Amino acid sequence: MTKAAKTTSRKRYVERPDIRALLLDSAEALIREEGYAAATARKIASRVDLKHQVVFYYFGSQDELLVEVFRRSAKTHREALEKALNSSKPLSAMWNVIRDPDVTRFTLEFMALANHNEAIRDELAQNAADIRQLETEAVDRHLKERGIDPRLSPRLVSVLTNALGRLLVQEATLGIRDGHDEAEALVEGSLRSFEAMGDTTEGVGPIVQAMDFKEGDSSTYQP
Amino acid sequence: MTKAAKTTSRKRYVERPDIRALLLDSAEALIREEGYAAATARKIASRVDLKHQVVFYYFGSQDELLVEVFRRSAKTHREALEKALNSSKPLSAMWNVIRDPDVTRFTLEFMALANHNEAIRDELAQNAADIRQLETEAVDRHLKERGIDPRLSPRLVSVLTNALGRLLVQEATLGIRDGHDEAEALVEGSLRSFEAMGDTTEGVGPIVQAMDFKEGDSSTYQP
DNA sequence: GTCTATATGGCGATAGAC
DNA sequence: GTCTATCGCCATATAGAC
Repeated sequence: MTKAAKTTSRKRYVERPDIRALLLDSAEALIREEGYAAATARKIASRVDLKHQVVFYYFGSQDELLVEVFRRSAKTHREALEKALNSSKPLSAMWNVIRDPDVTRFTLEFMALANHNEAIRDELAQNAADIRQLETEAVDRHLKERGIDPRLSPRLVSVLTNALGRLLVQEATLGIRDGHDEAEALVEGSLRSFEAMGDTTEGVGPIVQAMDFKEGDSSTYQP
Repeated sequence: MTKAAKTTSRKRYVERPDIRALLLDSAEALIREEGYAAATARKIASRVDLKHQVVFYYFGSQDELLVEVFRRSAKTHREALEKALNSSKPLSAMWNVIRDPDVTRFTLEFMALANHNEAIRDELAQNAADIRQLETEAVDRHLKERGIDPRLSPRLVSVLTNALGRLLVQEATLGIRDGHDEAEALVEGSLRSFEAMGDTTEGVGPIVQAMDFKEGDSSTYQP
């Protein structure tokens, strides 16, 4: 926009701020709405009123485009996670980020792709390892700041919350909520007590506490 | 084969036992090897030396074929799970079934499909609810037989083990094992003590025990 | 940097012969 | 029950005009 103002009005088409970004937006939206198989050059381009050849001009090939879509969204997601982990309630905030249904569904598309595409797989692997480390360090920092020596390692907190968060979102997408209330109460109780720790409950892992079910709603199950 | 022996040898092609099953096999193999997008009528048929039109003859459409592939594999998987749950060590056996990498990867293809295909989504939902109930009842039965009043509900055991199992397999597919040893020790310790219960440790949930880390390897983490 | 034109090939699906 | 033939469509990708 600022750029267009600088140029003369001779051009037939208004100069667009960043076609590359628009194409990435378009591809991302298509993947979210219809799955990765729908992200064809023709559909991507037509969403921004261009011909499909521009996709090859900007990205060279379909695979490279997909990798860039993932990279960009992974970066955005990482930033959101970092912000959450630096907030006053890092664990609850992390849990909320993990349970974002859009993120989980979007990631699922790329996990399916990764099963059969090496470039995507490498990208996902690097990202997953990075996220794990980021979360582990944040949880560890949180514990050290409060002088807590946990029995449940920070790394395990990352593994457990991510595993549960993903399953809950994926099942909710299917319309299933069986056992979800219990699972959410478990994690949320754990994380809350984790954050409130440092006074009377030092040395006890958060999930251990939750396992004692102070929330007291797990005895009401009926199989 | 036995059937072919019964007929005269007038036929140009040997009569095959069950073309429908062969086509399902072929489709399933393609999905495992190259992903659901590769399961086209032409590729499916050519694997069994037929023309792609037979697929439409047998299944009517691509979607119906995919649904049938899922149904058949879900049935097989359910049977394996039932057998595990009726074994002498139901929880360890269940854990092994859950962590089968082939099953998890195969299911992932259909989860990605389910995001954008209602018929597949309904099928997965029904199956997931069915499996959850089966596991919940089996764990509950196991507990009742031993007179244990657990704090961790059977349903939650199903949710937790499935969540963790899937994440571990999916990450292992990416080549990541960060925190996996701890997570495996946690679950396996829990399930083992669950199964060995009934003597001195009644009334305490299995994961609660594991959280106490009798295995004693969680204090060695370094973030 | 975006277009038209074109090459090449795979796709789902149907019609009708045998 | 499987084939040949065909329809109409969409795919990735490249060449070259403007």
